[in-house]
Amino acid sequence: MTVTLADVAARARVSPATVSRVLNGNYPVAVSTRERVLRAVDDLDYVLNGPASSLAAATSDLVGILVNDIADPFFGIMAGAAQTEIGGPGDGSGRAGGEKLAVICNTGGSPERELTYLTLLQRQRAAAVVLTGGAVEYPAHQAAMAAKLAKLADAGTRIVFCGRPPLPEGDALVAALAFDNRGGGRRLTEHLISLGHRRIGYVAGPPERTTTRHRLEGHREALRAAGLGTEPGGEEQLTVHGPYDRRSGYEATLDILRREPGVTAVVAANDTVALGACAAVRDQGLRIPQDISVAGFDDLPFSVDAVPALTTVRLPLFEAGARAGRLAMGKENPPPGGIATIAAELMIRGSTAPPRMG
Amino acid sequence: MTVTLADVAARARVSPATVSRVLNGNYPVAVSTRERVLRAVDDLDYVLNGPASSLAAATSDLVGILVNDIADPFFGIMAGAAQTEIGGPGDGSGRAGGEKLAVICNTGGSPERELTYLTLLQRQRAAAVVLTGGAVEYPAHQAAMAAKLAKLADAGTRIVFCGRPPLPEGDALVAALAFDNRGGGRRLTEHLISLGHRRIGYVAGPPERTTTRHRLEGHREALRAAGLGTEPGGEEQLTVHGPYDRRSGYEATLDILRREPGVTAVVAANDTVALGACAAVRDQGLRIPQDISVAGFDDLPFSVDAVPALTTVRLPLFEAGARAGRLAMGKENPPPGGIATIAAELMIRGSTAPPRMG
DNA sequence: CTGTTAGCGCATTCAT
DNA sequence: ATGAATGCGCTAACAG
Repeated sequence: MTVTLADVAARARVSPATVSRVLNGNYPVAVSTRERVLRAVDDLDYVLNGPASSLAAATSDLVGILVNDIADPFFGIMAGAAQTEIGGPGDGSGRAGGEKLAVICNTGGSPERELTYLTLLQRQRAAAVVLTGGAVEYPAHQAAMAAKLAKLADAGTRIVFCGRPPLPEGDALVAALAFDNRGGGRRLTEHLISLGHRRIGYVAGPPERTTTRHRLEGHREALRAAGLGTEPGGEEQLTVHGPYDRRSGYEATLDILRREPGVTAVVAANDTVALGACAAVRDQGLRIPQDISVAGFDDLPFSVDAVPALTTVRLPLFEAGARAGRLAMGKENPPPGGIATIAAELMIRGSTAPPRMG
Repeated sequence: MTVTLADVAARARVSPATVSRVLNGNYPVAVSTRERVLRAVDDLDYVLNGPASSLAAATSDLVGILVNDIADPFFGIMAGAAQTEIGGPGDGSGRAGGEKLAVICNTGGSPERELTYLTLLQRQRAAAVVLTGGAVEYPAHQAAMAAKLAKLADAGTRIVFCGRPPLPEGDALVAALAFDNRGGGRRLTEHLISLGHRRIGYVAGPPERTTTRHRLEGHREALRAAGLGTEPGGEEQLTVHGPYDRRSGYEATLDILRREPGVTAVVAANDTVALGACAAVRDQGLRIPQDISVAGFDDLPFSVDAVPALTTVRLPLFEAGARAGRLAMGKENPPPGGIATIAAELMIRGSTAPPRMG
C-alpha cells in the first residue's frame, strides 16, 4: 500500500542505496541516474518515512521551541521568528527538502509539562531545543532541568535559551540570550522617579519566575538609589504578585489604590498586566496620566495603541527569536562565553507624566 | 553509550517484549514484573527511541497544528487550547507517558509552507493534523491541499479544521469547525445601520482568504438588505484590502477617510486591524465614536481595553481550539456531517454610536 | 502472563 | 558512481 524506497528503486532500476543518496543529496550521483530517480519519486508520489530515516541515521530533523504561553504574543513573536529561521523558506514546491520541522511546545508555565516536553523531544532525538521566556526557580525543578538538558546535549541536541537566564550551573552546553530585565526595570522606575513620583505601586508577576525577580530587582535598585522605599515594609506594601495576565493587573491595581491612596504611579510586570492596571485606574474614576501614571514592559504591538499610549520597555522579541533560531540551526556562532545579554530600551509615551502637586 | 530496551530487559531479567509492554501499558503484565522493569528504567535512565518505536508500530504520537501567524493571539489562543487537550496534563513526573507530542507549525500564511509542513508531518506519520484559520482560495493550491490531505487521511492521519471552512470537494475525511464569519459580519453591519450609519468604510483582509471573503459577504448582505451600497461603485469604493495587521488598518482608514468624507463608521477585518483604524481616526483629529464609529472582529483579549472599548464580534477561540484538539485525539465524536458551525456573538461596546447629525 | 522470532524502512558501511 | 549487505531499536504476531 505505502510506497517505500525500494519501490522507487525498482521503478528507477537502481538500488535502494542510490535512491537514498539522491534524496539526501550528500553524495555524488550521476545526473542521468538522479533524474531517473526523481522521476520515479514523482510518479510514485513517494514520501520519505521519517521514523525509519531517523532510526537509521540516529538523528532527526525535529527542533522544539518551548514557550510558557503561546496565546501571549510575547511568546508568539519569539516563537514565530525562531520558526522562520529554522523552517527555512521552503523550496516553493511543498515537497520538503532538507528542512527541519520546527515545532512549538506550549508548557503553560508548568514545570512538569516543561520536563515532559523535553522528554518527548529527547525521544524524538530532536536536533535542537529552544527554551524561551523566564524559568521557574524551584531548586528541585532547576536540578531536574539541568540534568535533562545535560542529557539532551549529550545526545547531540543543541540547546538554546531565548529570553531566559543561563542555568546556575552555567554549563557551556548551551547558548543563552538573556534579556536585560533588571536594567530595563531599573530605567523604567528611574524615569518615573525623575518625573517626581515617590510612591510607586508595582504589580509583579509570579514570584517564582526569574523574569519577575529580575524586573522587580531593577525596580528596587532604582528606588533605593533614590533613597525611596526604605521605610519598613515600604516596598513590600506597594508590591503585589500575580500571574502575567490582564485580570491580575486589574485586581492588583485596585488593591494598591485602595490600600495606598498616596500612590501616583503603577508599574506593571508586563504590557498585558498594564492594560488591566489601566482599566482599574479608570474604573476608579482616575485619569491616566494626570492622576496616575501607568507603565508596562515588553512593548507588545498593542501597547502603542493604548490610550494614552503605554510607556514601557521594549524588548526586541522578534530579533531575539530569530537569532535563537539561527543558533539552534548552527547558522550563527554562539556569543562569547555562550551568553549574550539583549538590551532593553525605555519607551516613554503618554501614560506617564509628572504627578499632580499635593 | 545510549541505553536501549534490551539493556533495560537485561537488567530487569525479562525479555524486551515485556519491557515494551509495560512501557506501552496496553497489555497485561504481572505487577511484580512491571515494578522490576520500571525500576530498571529509572536506574538506567532509559528513554524510549521515538523513531524506532514509530517505525515498528507504523504510527507516531506527533500531532501537528497549523497556524497562519503564531504571533497573532487569534491563532495563539486556538493553538494553545488545542495543544492543551492533545498534550494532556502530563503525569506530573516529567516522565512522559502515552501523551502525544502536539506541535504548532507556523505557515506565515504562505501556501507553500502550508504544503511543506503537511509533507513534513506526513513523513513523520503524524497521528493527526489540525488546520486553523482561513484558507487561501487559489484553485491550484486548493487542489494540492485536497490531494495532500486525502493522502494523509489515507495513511490514517486524522484531519481537523478549526475556524476554517471545509474543502469544496467536501471529503468526509475531515471534521470541520467553521466560524460563522458571514453571520457575524452581517450582524455587525446591521448594528451600525440600526444606529443610523449609511456610509460605512470596510478595511478587509487579503482578498484570497476565505475568512476575508466571508466577513465581507456578511457585511454586504447587511448593506443590501438595507438598500445601501447599491449605487455604482459604492461598496467597492468604501472597501480596502490589506493584510491582517495594525498597519494595514491605519493606512486603509486614512485612505478611506481622505477619499470619502461622508463616512461615519469603519469596520475592520479583525481587532488588530481595528486598532490601527482607531489610531488613524484619532490622528485625523476625529473622536471615536462621536465622529467615527469603529468596529472589529474576533474579540481578542485586548479589545475590551481599547479606549473606548471596541465593538466587535466574539469568536469562541479557546473553546473551538479545545474542541478541535479533542476531535484530533478522537476523544470527541465528529459533528453530524462532519461540519459544525461555530456561532459568532456581537459584542456592542463604546466604539460604536449613532453618527452625528449632518 | 511471558519469551521468541521477524521485520518496520532506511542509511551506511564495504565492495566493485 | 553504484550495488549488496548489515543493523538502527522497537513492536507485533505467534507460541508457550
